[in-house]
Amino acid sequence: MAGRARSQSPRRKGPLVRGQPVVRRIMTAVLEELGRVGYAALRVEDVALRAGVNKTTVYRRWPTKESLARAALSSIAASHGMTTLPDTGSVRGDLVAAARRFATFASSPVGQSLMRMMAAEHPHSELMAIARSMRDAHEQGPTAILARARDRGELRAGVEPRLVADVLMAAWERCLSRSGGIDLELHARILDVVLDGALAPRKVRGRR
Amino acid sequence: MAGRARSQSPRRKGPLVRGQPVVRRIMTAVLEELGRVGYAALRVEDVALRAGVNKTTVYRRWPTKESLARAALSSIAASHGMTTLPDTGSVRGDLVAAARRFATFASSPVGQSLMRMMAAEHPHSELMAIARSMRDAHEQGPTAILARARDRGELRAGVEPRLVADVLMAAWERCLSRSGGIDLELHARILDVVLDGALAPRKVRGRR
DNA sequence: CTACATTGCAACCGCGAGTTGCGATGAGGT
DNA sequence: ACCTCATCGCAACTCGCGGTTGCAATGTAG
Repeated sequence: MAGRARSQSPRRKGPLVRGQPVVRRIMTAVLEELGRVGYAALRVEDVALRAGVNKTTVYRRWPTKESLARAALSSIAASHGMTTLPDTGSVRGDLVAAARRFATFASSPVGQSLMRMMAAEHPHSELMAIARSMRDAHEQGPTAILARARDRGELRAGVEPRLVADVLMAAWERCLSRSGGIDLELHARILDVVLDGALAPRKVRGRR
Repeated sequence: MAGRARSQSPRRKGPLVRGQPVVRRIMTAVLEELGRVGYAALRVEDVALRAGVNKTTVYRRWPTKESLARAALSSIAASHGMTTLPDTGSVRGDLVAAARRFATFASSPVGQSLMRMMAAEHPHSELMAIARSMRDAHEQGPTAILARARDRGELRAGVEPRLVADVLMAAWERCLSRSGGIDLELHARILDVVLDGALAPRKVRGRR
């Protein structure tokens, strides 16, 4: 009950975007907006505006705002497929490289918005599932590096690669969410602590 | 233009709550709702309903939903003042105690909702400021424990208490946000890694 | 040139945040 | 007991945004 006599507006914007290009432009726009204002303040109309597309067109492909955000995140997940493992010769060097790789991603607008969503919704939200899977994907790198080191006998007995990778990633994530920026020197110091431990080398230390 | 002839409804709820009790009931209601549905899905009307108070009354004291949530979080921050430091005799024992204390708080509804907000909004949001301050407050415990250990010479040279505490808290936070529950045994293993390090004791590294 | 799929457009619904005007209530002072 | 004033309940309202709808306009395949 809305259609009225069109006053024949011959069109403002360029020659009308269609098909696959529309998808690309919308996905890009979503990621940009997501990095700019976060998920909660994400407005579909702004996304459409930035993509040079009408709001209706967005809703025709993604029925809800959540599905829209999910699609955008998935699209970036695909393009960020884990490349080959760094191999600098030492465990420390490999992990420093992994840290650099992670920091690069996490400081990008996309990474920012992703991290922001991590604890935003309910822990069992659908939105969380993909975010979590991406985090796990990024954790594969450090885990693999440490597993390789364990196989070479370079790890302390009983130490699980997965656990150590978890601790490292957690610390990196936190220093990112705290300052927003990336401090590779700080990452290195965290790495030193986790690898070498905090306790002074002593005689009969109670533990171990 | 809204007042109409009151059909003299003699009142439904109890004898009308007033003054300071209203504040308490609203704060409690906010925390409960916050733990139930999170900040994004928080509805002021539901808060009012749960507090047995009218929506208008809520808005009269806190002009926006954000200020309401902030007030509730602040109120809980005050009541969770850091008590005395644990003193079990060993650094490890103290930190285990600190972990238990933190886990207790973080697994409560209030703690849950707080952690959920940590990355929800913009890193420079006002809502973040208080959440961050609470996190820092909880970090004071481990930091103090480690500082005490450093003064006794139990820490490796060059290791900063603050940094180690940061790593520990980050790891704890993460394993909480991952599973939702608390696994003290897992906390202990994380503690072992951070204190003793991951690398195997080798020649050059005068370990143990 | 015709048929079909896609997009633009404008109006519309629903819901929750935030506002307003007034009546109703209760506590303290006389 | 009575008056006063601050506080609260209530209902109706505005506004912004998520999501929907019906049709005109446009581009493309055949």
